[in-house]
Parts: sequence; structure tokens; C-alpha cells
Amino acid sequence: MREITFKNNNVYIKCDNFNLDMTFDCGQAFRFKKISDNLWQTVAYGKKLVIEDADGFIVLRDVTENEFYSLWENYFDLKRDYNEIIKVLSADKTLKIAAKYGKGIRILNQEPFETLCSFIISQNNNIPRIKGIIDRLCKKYGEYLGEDLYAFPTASVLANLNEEDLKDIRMGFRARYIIDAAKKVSQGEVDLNKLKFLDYKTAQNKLMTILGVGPKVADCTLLFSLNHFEAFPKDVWIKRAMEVLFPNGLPDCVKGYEGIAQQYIFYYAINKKI
DNA sequence: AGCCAGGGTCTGC
DNA sequence: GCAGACCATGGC
Repeated sequence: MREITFKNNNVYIKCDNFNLDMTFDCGQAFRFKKISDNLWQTVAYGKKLVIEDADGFIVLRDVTENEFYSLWENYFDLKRDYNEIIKVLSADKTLKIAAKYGKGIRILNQEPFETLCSFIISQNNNIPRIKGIIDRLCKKYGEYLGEDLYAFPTASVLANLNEEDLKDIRMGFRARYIIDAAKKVSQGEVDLNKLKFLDYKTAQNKLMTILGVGPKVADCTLLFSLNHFEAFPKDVWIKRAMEVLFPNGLPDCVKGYEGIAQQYIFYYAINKKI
């Protein structure tokens, strides 16, 4: 079910499988702030967005119809039928349980460079601290958008920094990784937008030419910003959960939707503390 | 104090 | 190809 209406410069969305708390808090994005009980705020693609969880529908505040169709519809993956995917995944008994638990999660289509940097920062780190580092990075090097909000810094800005410039961001040993990523992206050595159209393995290998990018960081970038749903990021939570839930590996029914299955398993594991 | 966090690099076999 | 030390930082 999907109904979109435009009124008073707001977008009203009625859509199955779209829960704000689940989608913004499942570890795929680090720049969503809950500013009140039913209100979230973020910056994406250089734009401020306020999202309201109203009774039975979701409101994107101060968004035109044109902006919705050119940006946010894709950003929230609203063209995809998650019910259909859950139906396929539910062929497996365990996946059925995890999918039912996390059915409100949607995979966001985030900015590739921001996503790449965010998951470089995520390595050997925890979610609250990752958020703090990204906040400080945006505040110091991102474009100011008003109201104490900042865009994520561009690759060319970060490419001109040295490790000393990043000291007060407190990202530790990851600083040189961020600079290397920024250099390779801004010089076109790694063309992020092109990776969307390459096959999964080729795209993953290309990302892994960046210092500090291994299979896991590459998979997160591919899944959360480049439309590669066959990516299956394996972090410590997933590895633990897999040992308990899928000791013999993933069932065949996940084929093509490994990434979505991964999110359901991750969300289930992290909340049930498996 | 020691362990852990949405891992990866580097070295040594 | 694979194991193991090491990597900054902060919360518990």
C-alpha cells in the first residue's frame, strides 16, 4: 500500500513497511536526530529534512512535489515493495521471524561519499561514538546550512587535509583512511556513482582499493548508497547472530536480497541481544 | 582495569 | 593464504 499526497508544502506518505524508529535506528545511517517523540531531523544530499511520524502516516515537512520525486522518493526507497520481499524471505523459518520483527526497516539510498566515510569511521567503533565523529567532521568541514546544520563535507575539501587537521575530530587511526578515500574519490580514481552500474564483485573490489576499506565497509557502502542489495555486510553482531541462527549459512531464498535480510538479522540481533 | 565497539593494515610465516 | 599484534577513543 502506498499513497502520496501533497498539501501545504508537505508530503504525506501512507506506506507499508516504513517505520521511522526502525529505519533510522538500525545502524545504516548516523545523521538522524530524534528531536521529539514523533519528530526526526536529518541532513542528506545537502538538504535539511524534518520527518514526522503522524498517526498512520509519515510527513516530510517543507518538501515540494518536485523535490519529493527527484530526491526523497528514491532516498527512502519508496518504490520498492518490501511486502513482496518479506514474503520471499519468509520461506525460511528463522528469517520469517527476523523479518517480522524488523519489517518497518527500509534501506536508505544515501550519498555514496558520506556513506563510504561513515563506514570507514565505523570500524572497530560503536554507534554513539561514530555519530559524534561524523557530527564534528560536518561541523568543521561541511557547508553551513543554517540552524546549526551542516552538509557532509565534499571529497575535494577533505582531500586537501592532513592528519593534523583531523586531530580535534578524534577519529583516531581512521584519519589517514578518510584522507585517502577523499583523494581517490575527488581525483576520479574511484568513481562512486559509476559503481552503481558495475556488478557487485567488481564494485566491491574497486572500493577496496581505498586504504581502510575491506569487505565489510565496502558492503555497507554498496548496500546503503549504491543499490547493491546482494551485499551482505558481516560485522561482529552479524557474525555472532549467524553462528546462532544460521550455523549452516544463509538459506537460498535470500538470493538477490542478502542486504535486506542482513538488516532484519542485524536489527533482531542487536535488540534481542543474541 | 580491562573489554568491547557495524574492521582493516601490516608483518611474519 | 592465514594468524596475530596493533591501531585511537570512549563507555561501561
